Amino acid sequence: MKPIDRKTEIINCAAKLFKEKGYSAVTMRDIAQVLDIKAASLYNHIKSKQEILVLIVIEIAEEFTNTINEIVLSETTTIQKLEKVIQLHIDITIRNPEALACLNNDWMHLTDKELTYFIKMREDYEENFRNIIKSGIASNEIKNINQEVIIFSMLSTLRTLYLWYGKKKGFTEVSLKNNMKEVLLNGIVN
Amino acid sequence: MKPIDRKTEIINCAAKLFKEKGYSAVTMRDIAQVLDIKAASLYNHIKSKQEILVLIVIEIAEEFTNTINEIVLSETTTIQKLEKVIQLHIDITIRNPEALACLNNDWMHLTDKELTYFIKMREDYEENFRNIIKSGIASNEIKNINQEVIIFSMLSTLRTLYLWYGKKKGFTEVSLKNNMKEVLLNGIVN
DNA sequence: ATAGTTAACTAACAACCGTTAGTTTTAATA
DNA sequence: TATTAAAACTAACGGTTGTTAGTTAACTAT
Repeated sequence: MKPIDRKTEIINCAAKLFKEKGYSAVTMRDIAQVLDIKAASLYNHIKSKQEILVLIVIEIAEEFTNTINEIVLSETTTIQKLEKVIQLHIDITIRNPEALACLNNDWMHLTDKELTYFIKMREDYEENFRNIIKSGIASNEIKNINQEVIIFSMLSTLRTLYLWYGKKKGFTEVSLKNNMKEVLLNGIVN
Repeated sequence: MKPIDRKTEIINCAAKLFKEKGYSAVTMRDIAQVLDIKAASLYNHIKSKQEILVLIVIEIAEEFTNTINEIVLSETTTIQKLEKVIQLHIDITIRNPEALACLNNDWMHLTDKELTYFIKMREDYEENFRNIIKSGIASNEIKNINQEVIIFSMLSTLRTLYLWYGKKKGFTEVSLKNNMKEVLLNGIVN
């Protein structure tokens, strides 16, 4: 039905293990064991342990980068842009929580140009987010609170959603989005 | 002036490295090198690499546990309790961001009874937090939004403050607390 | 001065790491 | 059925890991 090839299987399996124990604590033998093969056999499909990490992290990072670029360019209100950002994070979290854990915890184990590339993307992402907040404050849609506190507060919630999604049940995607929007934008106090 | 002993020095140094690269990626030789001694010399002061992790993580975890227990028992409004929780996280973050990074990222490398103990503390902490929110909803101080979303949202922000504190400047502790309270409790929308 | 403690050192260990080379099995195609 | 390509295997490598044993140098107290 869904004939995912072995390479994808390896990457998914690795991502799951990376989420549980972190990149450095996971050995090639660990990954192989889950797939019920020997470690050396992995190298028929992938080039190195590093490559696995790169494939997991960079793809997701690029998706964030591309989508927020679109959001910034879209001609909507600040609030609608923020809602789209919230949706973006929730969508990716639901689709691939393991890769997201990787991106959050193991990006520092990237090397060379991939590390540089990742850091650049992350900085750009935050800069885009910052600009949304800035123009929201300028247009009086957003409270005139310190920008960094707002950015940090929203992003840490959105970035660590993967830790929490899946542990709690009885949630439709829609109600999760609505609840998150309410909490992040309007707070919790009556 | 402050004659911290060698053991403390080792722990602080290790915590800093753990924050940067994660527990598994840091070797005893890495730690030794920073202190300008040989790896074997570390064992005159500590029992094992594991022990270092335990000493870093458990102490902070106990401080969180003890303080939130006090907060729950205090006879104040829900809002005041939540403000105290925010203060607790900010205080510890400012005092020891490295240990906090460790607690967030490396707790899963604890073993045996310390792992069990830690998980128990974390669950208790969240349960205490949950009860504060519950009674706040019951007393109409807090909006009747899904509890888990509220808990997750606040805790992820507070728990990852260490990632952000220190990178941004021009902040007094007081203004940080005020900004965080405003954002987390009342939201960002005008 | 002497004895005792502390904290550094050198040397080494057994286990494990990512990875390579060469070989055999499996499964698809002709 | 024979051929071929994919994907598994065994064996091993050089390096690194946490840690131990035994030794030496430097303070501290008697």
